[in-house]
Amino acid sequence: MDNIDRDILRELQKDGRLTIQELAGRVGLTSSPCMRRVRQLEQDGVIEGYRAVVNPAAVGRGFEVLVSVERDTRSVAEFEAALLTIPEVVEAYRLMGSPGCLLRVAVADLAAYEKLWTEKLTALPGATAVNSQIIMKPIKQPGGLPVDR
Amino acid sequence: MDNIDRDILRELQKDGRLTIQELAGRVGLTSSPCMRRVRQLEQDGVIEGYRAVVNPAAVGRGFEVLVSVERDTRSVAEFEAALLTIPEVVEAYRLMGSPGCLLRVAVADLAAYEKLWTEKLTALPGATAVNSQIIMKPIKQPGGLPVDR
DNA sequence: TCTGAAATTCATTCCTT
DNA sequence: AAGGAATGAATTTCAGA
Repeated sequence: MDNIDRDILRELQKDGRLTIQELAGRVGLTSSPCMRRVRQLEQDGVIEGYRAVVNPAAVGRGFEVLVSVERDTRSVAEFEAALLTIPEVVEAYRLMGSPGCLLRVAVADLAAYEKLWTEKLTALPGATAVNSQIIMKPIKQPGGLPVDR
Repeated sequence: MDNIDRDILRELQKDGRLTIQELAGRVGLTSSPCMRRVRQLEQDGVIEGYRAVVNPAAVGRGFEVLVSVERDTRSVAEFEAALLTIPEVVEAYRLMGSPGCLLRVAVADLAAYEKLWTEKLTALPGATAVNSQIIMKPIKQPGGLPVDR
């Protein structure tokens, strides 16, 4: 991977629907080599995919909560499999040390969160503590990774 | 916004580079009304943008850390502005209660993190405590919001 | 690996229902 | 609002440097 590839990654992280021609212009190539590079990056798994970024409030997911979950050491796989089945859990990390796990949850409002907490989160297999932190405001949105030249 | 719009959002979150024709087929429309809807969703800010999802390890950002930062109540704006200038901070939230703020940081390795911690994170204006948690493994990646029909 | 041109597919507009 | 046809762009392939 050379600097042009990194330029491509930077541009496509900013706008994933750039046309190959426009992208080619920005990185100083014509469209055929540019397309070959993009396809190669996709094939190599450097570009994992493309997605539309949706406004949470516009789809009734304007209330976001960070949830730290402490759990016993048995049934890690079962615990994580359970997480994957809860669509409101939009992001989840296994951590070293405690808490063992951190989730980002997106729901409509506090009432919806209360329901999720009661019915799903506290019922996670092996969970011993569930601690919720309301997100007041996203300061920086998930998405682009910095790509150094 | 009706069910077709929600279908469109669901599909474009899975694959942001779908052609209008392919998308139209999946949601049961022909391409002209489908394109009108997509443009409308973009204009209304429901679709905030499109981006390529890049493999962190492939661009030297395979070491990720969750950082909770406690800070004094002065200079909130200054603190958050400082966060925006640190490219390694790929995600940041202002929280209610403590910790006041949570960051996700992406760097190459532990040594790079140690340097960032020393030079940038502990130097954040108003920060009174910086607590780091290494991410062992992402269980669920950030990206798609659930869109109910 | 790039360029440039040719063939194909797609996006977009306009008009009708 | 949606469908269908027409046009202009973009993607994609391929031969040659």
